[in-house]
Amino acid sequence: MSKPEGVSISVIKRLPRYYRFLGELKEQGMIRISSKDLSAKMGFTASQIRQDLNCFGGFGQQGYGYNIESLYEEIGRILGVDKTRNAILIGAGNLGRAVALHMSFEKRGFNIIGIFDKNAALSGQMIRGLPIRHTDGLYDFCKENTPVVAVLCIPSAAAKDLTPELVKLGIKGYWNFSHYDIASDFPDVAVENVHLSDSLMTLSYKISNF
Amino acid sequence: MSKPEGVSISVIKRLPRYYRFLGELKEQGMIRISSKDLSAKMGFTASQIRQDLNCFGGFGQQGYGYNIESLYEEIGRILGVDKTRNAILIGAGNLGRAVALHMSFEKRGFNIIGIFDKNAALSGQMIRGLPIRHTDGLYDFCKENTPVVAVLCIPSAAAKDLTPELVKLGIKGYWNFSHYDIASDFPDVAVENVHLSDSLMTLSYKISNF
DNA sequence: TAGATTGTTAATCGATTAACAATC
DNA sequence: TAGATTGTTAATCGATTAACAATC
Repeated sequence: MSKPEGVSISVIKRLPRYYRFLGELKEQGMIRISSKDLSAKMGFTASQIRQDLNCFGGFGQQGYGYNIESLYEEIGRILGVDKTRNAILIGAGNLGRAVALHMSFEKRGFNIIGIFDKNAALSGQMIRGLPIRHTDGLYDFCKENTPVVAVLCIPSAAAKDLTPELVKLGIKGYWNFSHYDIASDFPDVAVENVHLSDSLMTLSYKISNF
Repeated sequence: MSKPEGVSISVIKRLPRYYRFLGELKEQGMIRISSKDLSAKMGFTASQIRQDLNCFGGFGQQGYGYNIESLYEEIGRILGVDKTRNAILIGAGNLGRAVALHMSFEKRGFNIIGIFDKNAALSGQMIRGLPIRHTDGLYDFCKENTPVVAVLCIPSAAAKDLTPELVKLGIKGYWNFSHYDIASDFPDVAVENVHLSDSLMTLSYKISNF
């Protein structure tokens, strides 16, 4: 029930939100919910909720609604957050540090096993219980530990330089905070971009025009 | 030419990308570009580029294309990054610090004038040349300095508690890193959400299914 | 059984792409 | 002028919403 060939990116982007709301409802001890009630809480239409969920399977029951706990589990499985994938983080500047310290990687299916920075002065410093390693050691580290995900908290130019090597080393997923467009050079890896400055400019627009 | 009643959010979200690419082309010393050539570089269709730009005005010239410098300026104006809006940052944890230090607020129309945290132990510590202030001083600070934007690097619960006061104090724009849904409680302010954990889960999905 | 609510098909709406006349 | 390329209208495509029969 989670082999979804043609699920659109619009649907996928809503899944984390479902997961989050269902998690909260579960915490609150609720057992079941209808698409109608969920729509009121989440701000999607009931129709959209049913459509979205039915991309992956019939998780509900007529006349009853959805069981919160099992739907939560299902969506977690669809998202893959029940897996554990080894990941490395590259760039231990302000952003890299914050991402390393702030994100609950484990809750989302990731396990940070190495942190790298090209600034040798940082080498050995500890973040999150892990030593910062120099990027020179990346090759050996990957050969030994076979991480499959990289979190890129480095500038575009560095990302562009490094990515071909990372791809060669078998890194299949990229959480990319740079503006380097990985996907267009390497169409076969999974990329999720976080463009904070784009988001800030979008806010600027909204303030100007709303 | 930048009074756009019905420009869709899809178009708006692409503007920062145009701005970024045009900035690079300008740096490279290029003078003009056609929608066709720009489409090759950016990965949008030429048609979409022309449609998007024409939401705001006719910036091109038949038979010639677009002047890069002036289009860059125009889009900057549309985005409002030529303005300077006073902003406060709330939450000086890992994320707040990184955002304060990492983002070029000035280049995007913002000026950070105050940093706040409810943890009194941090008070007085300097970030970016600004002292961390205790949130108790928020009211007086806002009355005196009238910031119009808040960057929220605090947990949902804190955001939910604080936002009504911020709205009352005249804050009109919110760069929201929390999961608290400001827009549904306060439909009249501008909100741009950054949901990093949603993004990470989307990556998880992509890795599982691409 | 009757009421509720799903899963799913059909209708609508919006966004993207294609086409082309206008014009530099 | 001829060639290039826009601005804009029309066609297509995809996503959202509405409707309803199936069924718990």
